[in-house]
Amino acid sequence: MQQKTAMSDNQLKQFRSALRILGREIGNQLKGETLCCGVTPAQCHTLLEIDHRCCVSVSELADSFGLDRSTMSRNIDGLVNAGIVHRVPNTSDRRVLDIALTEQGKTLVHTIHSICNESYRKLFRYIPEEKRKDIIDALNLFANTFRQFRK
Amino acid sequence: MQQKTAMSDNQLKQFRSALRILGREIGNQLKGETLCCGVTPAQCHTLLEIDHRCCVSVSELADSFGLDRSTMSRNIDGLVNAGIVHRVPNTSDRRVLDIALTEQGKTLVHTIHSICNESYRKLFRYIPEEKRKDIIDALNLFANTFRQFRK
DNA sequence: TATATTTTGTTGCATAATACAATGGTTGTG
DNA sequence: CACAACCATTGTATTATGCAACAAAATATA
Repeated sequence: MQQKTAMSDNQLKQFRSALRILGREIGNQLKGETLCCGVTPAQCHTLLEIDHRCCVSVSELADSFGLDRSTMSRNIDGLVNAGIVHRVPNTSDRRVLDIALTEQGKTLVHTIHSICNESYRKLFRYIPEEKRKDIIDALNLFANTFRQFRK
Repeated sequence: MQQKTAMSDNQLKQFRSALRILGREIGNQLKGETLCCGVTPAQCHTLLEIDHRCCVSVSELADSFGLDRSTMSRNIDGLVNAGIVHRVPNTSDRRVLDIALTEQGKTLVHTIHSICNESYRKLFRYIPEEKRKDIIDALNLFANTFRQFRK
């Protein structure tokens, strides 16, 4: 007899509380790690996404962050001025500017990944080894479901 | 033979990517749900924390968010002006102002909880029932470890 | 084909959120 | 008591953001 169990209000409330804590901590962590790399949090966020998908347009970036195009355009301005990315006119659609990492940008991304990986590696030491995979799997599933859900 | 397994760079990188997605989505969700309630995201965040712990000082709130006291003071200004919370002089230490919900504030918090619960209830429908508890447990553990870690 | 609509990226303007520094009370300690 | 530490607020500057208006390019439509 399979039951269509809905989540209870208390369950959800408690879960949302944990989610807010997590959201804050993720942001604070990124802020702490990136300020020392000379980029602002928003720039770093953008930068890592540019690295993840290579050669994306401004609109695509804005969409994947749920931000306005103008905001993303300005975030990219900062990265261009810092010599970290450049705008490459797209040959098949001349309205589009693809954003790509410069050599300096690639180096910076590498540094950021190293620093952040180390930070999270330390964090995971506080988590029992047998639970690590559970956390990774659960978080992946939830993040992806969330992303799909918002579309 | 127990092994001291460290997380690999690839594992961490992939995990951090999911974490960034999650962080964004949490923020966007809160933004969407709260703007319609007449409070800004930061105000809502603050408000829910005031509800969670009742009668907290400005400094305590600032600490638990990792924000400057001045920032928190201004966030509270907004809530006070909207008649949602009020500042109550602490009798045992006259430097301190405790922040408490007004009646209107209690009603608003209730509304916000209802709206957000409903939203996450819908989200959980996309997650297989047998995995829901795993997600809740994993997220709780991770969020709490994170919070401890940052102190 | 010519015109209208949509799309892409940018800039002007306004607002929210934030930090740091300085300030005015208040408390606690030597 | 005097001085350091603490609490909250205000002044000032910066970052991040959205909306509206725009120009150029692509697409749709008549």
